[in-house]
Amino acid sequence: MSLMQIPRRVDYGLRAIIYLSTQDPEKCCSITEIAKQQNVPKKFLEKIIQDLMRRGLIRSKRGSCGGYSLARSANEISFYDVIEALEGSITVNACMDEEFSCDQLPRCTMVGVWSEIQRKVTEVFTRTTLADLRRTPCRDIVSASSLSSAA
Amino acid sequence: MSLMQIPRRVDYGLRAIIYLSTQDPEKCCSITEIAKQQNVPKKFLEKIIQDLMRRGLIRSKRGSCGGYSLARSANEISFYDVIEALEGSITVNACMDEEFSCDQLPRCTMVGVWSEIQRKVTEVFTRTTLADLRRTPCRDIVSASSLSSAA
DNA sequence: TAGTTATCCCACTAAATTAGTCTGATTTAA
DNA sequence: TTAAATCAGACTAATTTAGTGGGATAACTA
Repeated sequence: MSLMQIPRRVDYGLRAIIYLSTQDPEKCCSITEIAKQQNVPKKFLEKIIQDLMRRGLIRSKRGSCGGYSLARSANEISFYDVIEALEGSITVNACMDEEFSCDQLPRCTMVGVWSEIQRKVTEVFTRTTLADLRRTPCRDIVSASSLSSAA
Repeated sequence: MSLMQIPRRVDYGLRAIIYLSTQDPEKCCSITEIAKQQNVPKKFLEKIIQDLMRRGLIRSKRGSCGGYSLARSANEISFYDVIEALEGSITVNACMDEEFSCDQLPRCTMVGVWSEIQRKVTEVFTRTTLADLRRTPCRDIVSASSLSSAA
């Protein structure tokens, strides 16, 4: 009963990297710290952060007093970077995927709609960086629950 | 490896109702006919169409020579109507849902991004009707596979 | 009124995805 | 050398999605 929802993995990953963006860039934050602060299962977060590491968004320091910090500055990391690192590309409908492409093409009339959606979503995610969030903590919080009824 | 994808249910439902919109409004199309034409599992489609019925988007005629037709004209049925009938409201992140609302509010900095996405997606879906599809069979088919790499 | 073709209804199974855990090795500061 | 951390990968559990099966009901036709 809720469509097009991003997986929890992505939510957790974003929370974590946003948390890091609010800390001193030199400071290393441990999994334990991030998990506690952001209220996320520790071992699950560990795996998520590994994916962000492999994509070069986060860097780590091992051993005692180790932890994680951003690999580049907050205005150089977009939502899209994080989402794509964790889940791959955005594909509104399976037929938009190169590999599977729609069995109804070229007859399928929906593809224009899917591509329009995909373009808009991708635009917002690539435009929004972690730095933007620091400037505007709560863009328009009121509209959150009233959106479904909006035209 | 594909984010924010609409479920197959919705794709099937849209295909079916779009198919109906291309037929004579007086004609009744059977499940068998629609399933065959649109290449969708018959029994599965049956259930999907029932949901569209309950929401008043489609009407049926029982018995021999029975079948389905649109309950109102094609320009009065939007993508949003169909999607919402099948899956409920669009909720990009769980925290956007009224019932569950984010445990991090008002601190959560992401809610503005989610609401922006949700607003844009909802706008396209409510604006697009079945009649629009008939006019423009393939809006911009070329961009379908090149989108993921677009900025 | 019998037979055929269809919708209607609900329970059920199977497959796939998502979420989360467990175990243990490796690295490093104190 | 010990404690605190990352790193790696297999594993399990829960949830969601996709799809089936069987049978009642309705309407048209002969």
